[in-house]
Amino acid sequence: MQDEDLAGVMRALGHPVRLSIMRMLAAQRQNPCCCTDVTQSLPLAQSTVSQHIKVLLDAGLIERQARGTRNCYTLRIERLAAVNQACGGLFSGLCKPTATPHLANELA
Amino acid sequence: MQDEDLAGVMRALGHPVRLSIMRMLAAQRQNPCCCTDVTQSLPLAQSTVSQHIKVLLDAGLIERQARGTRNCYTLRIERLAAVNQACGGLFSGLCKPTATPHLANELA
DNA sequence: GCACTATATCGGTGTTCGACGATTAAAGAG
DNA sequence: CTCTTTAATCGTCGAACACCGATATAGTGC
Repeated sequence: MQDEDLAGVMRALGHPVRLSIMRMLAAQRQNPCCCTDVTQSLPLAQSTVSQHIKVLLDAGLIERQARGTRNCYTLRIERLAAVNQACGGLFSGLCKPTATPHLANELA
Repeated sequence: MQDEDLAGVMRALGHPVRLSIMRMLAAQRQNPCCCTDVTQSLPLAQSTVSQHIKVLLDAGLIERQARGTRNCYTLRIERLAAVNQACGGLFSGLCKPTATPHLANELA
């Protein structure tokens, strides 16, 4: 995963409202939430929530499924797993005691 | 770790240049980098690099140590470990098959 | 076709970001 | 004390963000 992509995902997750939305979608995995559901649990206008959802969509973290008259959103688990791995790699790389470039390579 | 704090850290890390700076500081842990060192390895003005460093400082991810006429920066490892843990918790919470609120609590 | 619901998008506003050059501040060297 | 180095800060500018209300779009049911 490229730094550019990882940074983009981090920025997408770098807002408390969007973290809340992600957690809510995770909690309601069985019967996915639509935009109205999310809006009703947040003190924000519908248009604002829709924009936050778009940010998460653009970052590839969630996906939309048209379901009748409403759009349901679900987490993209494989993508999240990849991000998780990239984050783990980042932090372990940062925290490793002697992370000189060539050593970093052999451990990557 | 609160969502607000986690989101702040994510946003701080949500820029390719800042990821580069973090990796560079990790690689040069033995003899810490100063602002000039970082500037010389990036195609950016000194003031711009200084501002990126300030963002990382404000997020608590790095710390400054005055060393003679220059300021050296080092990673705050304990903090990074906490962030790593929070990220791991976030992603595992998101990816868990049935992450209802009370179950999420008992696993946190 | 018409009303209704759900939601994406548009336009506007105020704030923050990312970048720069220029200036200031502070420590060392002479 | 002055000169140099280092780096933080200031002022500016355009772009992006966060929020809102209002408008458009699209599917459902009649």
